[in-house]
Amino acid sequence: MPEVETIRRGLSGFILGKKITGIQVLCEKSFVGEPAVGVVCGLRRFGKALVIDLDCGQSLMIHLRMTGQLIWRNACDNTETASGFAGGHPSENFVAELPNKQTRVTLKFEDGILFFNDQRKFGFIKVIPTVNVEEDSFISKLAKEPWKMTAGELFDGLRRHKNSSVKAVILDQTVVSGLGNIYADEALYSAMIHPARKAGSLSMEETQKLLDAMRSVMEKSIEAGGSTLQNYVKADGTRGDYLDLFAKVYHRNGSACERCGTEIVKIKLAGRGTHFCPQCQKMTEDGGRND
DNA sequence: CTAGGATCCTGTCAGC
DNA sequence: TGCTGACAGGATCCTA
Repeated sequence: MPEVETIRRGLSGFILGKKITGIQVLCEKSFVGEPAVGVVCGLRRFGKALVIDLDCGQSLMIHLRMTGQLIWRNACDNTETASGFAGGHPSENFVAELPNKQTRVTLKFEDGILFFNDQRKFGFIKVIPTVNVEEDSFISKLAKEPWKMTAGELFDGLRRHKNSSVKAVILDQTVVSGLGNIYADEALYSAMIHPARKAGSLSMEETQKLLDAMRSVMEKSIEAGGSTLQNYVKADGTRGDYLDLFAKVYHRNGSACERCGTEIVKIKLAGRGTHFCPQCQKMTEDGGRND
C-alpha cells in the first residue's frame, strides 16, 4: 500500500489533467474490459488498488499484486529535459529501455508514456465505469485502513478468525486493508507480537499496540517514498534496496535484532515467508516461554 | 461460516 | 552444464 500511495502522489504530477491518447494491450490477461481514453481527472487509492478516473466516465483500476510496476517516461528523449517516475516492485525495469518483455500495457499520453510492467502477470488494469468503482468485487470487500479503524474493530476482526495466526489475519484485506507481507512482519515486530500467535489470543491492549504499529510502519514507508526510482541511491552510486531504510526484520534473517541482538529468523507462515525476532516477539502476552 | 492449501505466471537461485 | 525444487512485496478459488 505505501508503494501504491507513493505512485498515486508521484504520478499525479505527470498525468493529472493530461489526456490518454491511446492504450496498447500487449498481454490480454493483464487488461480487463475495453480500452477507454480521456483526460485524467483524478487519482484515487483503495487499499492497494490505484484508480485513475477519466473525464469520459470510465476509470482504470490498477492492481500491481506481487510484481507490477508503473513507469512514466516523458516523450522527450533529450536527456537534459527527460524526466521519469517509477514505482511498484523494484527491478531493473525502472531504468531499462521500454517497452520490454515484461511490459503488459502502455498508456500513451501526448507528452509521455506510462508503462505497466508485470513479470508474473498477477496484476491487471481493469476498466470500470467511474460510478461503479466502489462496487467492484475487490474494492467493495475492503476493510478500513489502520488510520480509520478503531482497536475495537480490529479486535473484532481478529476474533472472527481466532484460530488463524495473527499474521494471516492482518494480511486479510477484508479485516484490515493495506498491509502486505512486508508491513505485516514489520508491524508485528514493532508491536512485539509473535506472528504465529492465534489471532483470538491477543488482548485489547495488544490489539491497540498492533494497530499503532501498523500505522507508524506504513507512515514511515510512505515518507521514505516506497520503492520509487529517485529515492535511494547508495553512496557508491549503486541503487540500494529501499527496505534498508526502515525494515527491521523483513529480509533481515541472519542479522541481529536491533532491540536485543538475537538473530532474526525466517519461517513459513500462512504460505508466506515470515521474519521475526524469536526473543522479543512472544507467543504469550506476558512474555512467558517462547517456542 | 472458517481454515488451509492450491493456483495463477515468470524468473532466479541453491543444490546436485 | 543442465535439471529440479523452492521461493517470490497478492488475492482468489476450492475443499474439508
